[in-house]
Amino acid sequence: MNYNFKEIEKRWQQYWVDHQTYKVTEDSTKPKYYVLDMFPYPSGAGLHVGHPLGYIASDIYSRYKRLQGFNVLHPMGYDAYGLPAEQYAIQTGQHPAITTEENIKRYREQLDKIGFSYDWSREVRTCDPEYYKWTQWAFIKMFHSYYCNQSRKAKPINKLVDRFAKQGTERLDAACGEIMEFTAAEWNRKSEKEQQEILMNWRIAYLGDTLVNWCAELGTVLANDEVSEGFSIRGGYPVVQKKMRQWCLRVSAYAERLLEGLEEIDWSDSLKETQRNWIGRSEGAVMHFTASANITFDIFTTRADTIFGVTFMVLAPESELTDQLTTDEQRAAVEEYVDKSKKKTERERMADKSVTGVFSGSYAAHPFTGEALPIWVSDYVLAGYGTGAIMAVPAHDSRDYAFAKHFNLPIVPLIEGCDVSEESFDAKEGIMINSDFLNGMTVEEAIPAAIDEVEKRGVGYRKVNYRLRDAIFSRQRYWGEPFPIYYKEGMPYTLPENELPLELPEVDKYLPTETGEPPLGRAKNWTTKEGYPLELNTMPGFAGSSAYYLRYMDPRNENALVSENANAYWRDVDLYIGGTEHATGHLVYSRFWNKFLYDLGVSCEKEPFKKLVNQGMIQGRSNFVYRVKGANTFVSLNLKDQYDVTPIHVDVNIVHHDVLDIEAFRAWSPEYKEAEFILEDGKYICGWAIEKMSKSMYNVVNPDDIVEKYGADTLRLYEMFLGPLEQSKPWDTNGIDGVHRFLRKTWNLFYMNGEIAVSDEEASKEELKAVHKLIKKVSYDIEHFSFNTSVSAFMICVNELSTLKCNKRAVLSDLVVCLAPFAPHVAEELWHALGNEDTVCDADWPEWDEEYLKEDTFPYAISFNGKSRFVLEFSADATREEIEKAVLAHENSQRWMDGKEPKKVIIVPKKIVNVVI
RNA sequence: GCUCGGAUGGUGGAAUGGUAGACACGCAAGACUUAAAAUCUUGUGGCCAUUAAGGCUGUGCGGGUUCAAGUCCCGCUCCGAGUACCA
Repeated sequence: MNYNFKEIEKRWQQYWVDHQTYKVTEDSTKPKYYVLDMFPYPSGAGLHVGHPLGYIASDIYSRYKRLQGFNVLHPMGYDAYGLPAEQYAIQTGQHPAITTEENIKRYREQLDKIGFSYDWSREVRTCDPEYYKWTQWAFIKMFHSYYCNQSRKAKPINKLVDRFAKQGTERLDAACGEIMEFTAAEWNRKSEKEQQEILMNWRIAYLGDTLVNWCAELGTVLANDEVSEGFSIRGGYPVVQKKMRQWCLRVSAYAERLLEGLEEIDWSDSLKETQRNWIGRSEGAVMHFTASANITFDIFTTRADTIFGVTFMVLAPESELTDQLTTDEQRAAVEEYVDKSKKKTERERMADKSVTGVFSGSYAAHPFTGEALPIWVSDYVLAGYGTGAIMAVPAHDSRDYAFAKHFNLPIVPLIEGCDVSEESFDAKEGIMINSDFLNGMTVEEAIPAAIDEVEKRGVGYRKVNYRLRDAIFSRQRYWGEPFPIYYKEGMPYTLPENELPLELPEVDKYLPTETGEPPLGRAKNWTTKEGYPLELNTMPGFAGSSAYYLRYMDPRNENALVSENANAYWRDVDLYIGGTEHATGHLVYSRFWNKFLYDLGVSCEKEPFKKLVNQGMIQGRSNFVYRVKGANTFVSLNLKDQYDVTPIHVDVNIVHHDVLDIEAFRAWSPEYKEAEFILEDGKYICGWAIEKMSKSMYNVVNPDDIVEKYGADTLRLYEMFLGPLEQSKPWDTNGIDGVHRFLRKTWNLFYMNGEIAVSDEEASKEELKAVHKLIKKVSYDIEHFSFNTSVSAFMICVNELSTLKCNKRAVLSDLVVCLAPFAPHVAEELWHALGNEDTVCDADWPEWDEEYLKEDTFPYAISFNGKSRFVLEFSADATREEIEKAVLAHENSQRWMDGKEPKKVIIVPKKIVNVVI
């Protein structure tokens, strides 16, 4: 029997389905292990060879853990709501549910061919009403919660209402939008509508007037992580700032806990750092300034020590203060400036580094000296960070410096010996001068001293500020979760929980209405039973992916997101594998969502993902042919310099080892039917380049084609063999033969002339050594996600066993079990060929015995002053003295020492002898 | 600008401070074959020597620590990723 991978893989995949091999249930007799992949968005293009990389790694790990006796939860599902399906629907009129369903089917077929050990009975889809019921449920909970800073957790909003009725806002410490103060009497006098409006300031899910990233081409707002450099990540359309009333999640309330949580999880340093930067904690002070018209405003600074160097103030153009503080004489100029900066897109603002600004006409009093400081307006100050206003210290901030130089404002240096004639001195070091009571202190001492004084004089307070903003949660789109919200007298109310899910209605078109309302405005009878209008926005992409890992624990539960039992058993994700692109989006929202559910007692762990591994991107490797200009002639790579040529992308599937299949090329496009070729050595050699894998570059490799040609086991091994998991690397099919050859060699250890030929004789020492070396190496490598080197270890082992002509059952049995996580189909087949009745999944991961790994003799590298010169063999039990004596007596040593006495001889247990001369 | 990675043969990549280049691709030579494919064997960093034995050199660049550095420290160059008027 030959290695017939097609037949084997088909048969075993069917067997696993028939026997529900990978179905898991809670089992208190076994330790749990939860391995999760970031579930895919099922796009129309299907999977390319880069997508399964992380899935293969997590599958290997899951299978390994199962063999070690863990009860492994390894589920898969689909992040099914998304823009591409909706845009396709707009173009074609096809319902996004239909295209999504088709794409999911295609994904599933592709995934099934690779032989993953998913428990498909737990599949979830974010667009399934039974699933998004719980997304809506969580939203309702957030609507009815506020965040208490004192107990550092979310609490029911009713408690806040009770408190307002009894004591107003007195001594309240809760996360809120703007600082509000009122008494119980004032609260009780307010109308229902007014009270509801006020509560928005504290709800965790709230309606807020915020500056949003508006993308006109997509017709919707976007979250910060959906925008990069002023363009939308999906589609690459320009994004502008706009003020709109939108649903928001008070993620900022959890900033400190999100930061602290990073300490206890096993993620890469770079990913943690990215999250820390995104949260952006900075310690400083808020200071009150009083402007000429008796208006007080606040600024935030991290450099309270530089208070005596303030020579002017700056407001953000979008800030409400700008309007209030502009004098009549300056109004025209300020309005013109504000208008101009509003029209700029985010992108233009960033590209334009020139200094602009306008004087507001007002002055603010210096809180210590009373000096009048001119108030300017400039777009280098952002409305969305801090208070939207700053105190400018040109001597010690480069942006303030540039502004001061441009508008000729005074610059007062505050640090001894610093030179501010050419540039500002931004470093936080040196001795303070020109600073009244701070003089003589170091900057380090002066910062807290200044804040203490500010607090003592009552002109401000200590404050920790975060860059992390609340998440904008409304999208003006069709294909997303509807909000479980209706409106009464213009105020939002939640639907009762027993009316969930609120299903997405049908619409005639997937476009905004004529009056500019979101697509749900087209839905008929989009009201409650009582006739109240329902919310027209839908939720963003990250809504459905924020708690899916919890749902997998108990996916068919109709009464809860997850039952207490299931959650108490599975707890959290032990290993999460996915791409870095979610570092500031999904992985922040998901952690926030989990912390909120933790406060509610729904999730029993503070952090959802204990360990996280980022797999690298697989890039495409494009091939080129070189067309002679003005002719239908193509010249081979190394001859192209002799001609005037244009490089043209050629489909990588008709190129093998950079040699073009000329007949396939002629058939590829009618244009090339009559093409002529200038060959070298009778071959046409193509050029190549590493580019993103995409259709337009003709470099997409479909895993189906690889499975067809080499089998799933080869694909799995080869994807791992390509290089370290976390590293980005180009796909290059060229090396795949070696891996395929390895599987055939493995097969040939079991079969002789088509017959199974396994011996029950006792294995020799060398045979045992070869396989125990493998067990040790592979165990270590899997634990460390070093799958590429474990594939090498298999090759070495099989080569050794072939050389030894080993066919001993004990040895082959261990080999098969080790191979099972990597190449499950062939492992199952061989496991049965060895006469086992159960599946290889039921086997135990073998343990290695150091006894077999011991060597009788060791080669010692003999070095002179660190340079290796020759190698000597010593027996394992040779003593230091024996080795030293033998080395020094050796004729080669005499040569290298050249008559000199050795100063010392260093013998390292790692088989190095270094003679210092 | 800041933060974090990375740089090793023709290629992908191995190396708890201890014989650099494992393993694989490719290439070359040979065996089998009428022939090709497949398979197997051998060789393969560079330079010098080759009748040998061997020698020199070598992990982006320049220094340092060490008996010993691809690995640790200091200073550069280049490449990649993330982030950015964050006060």
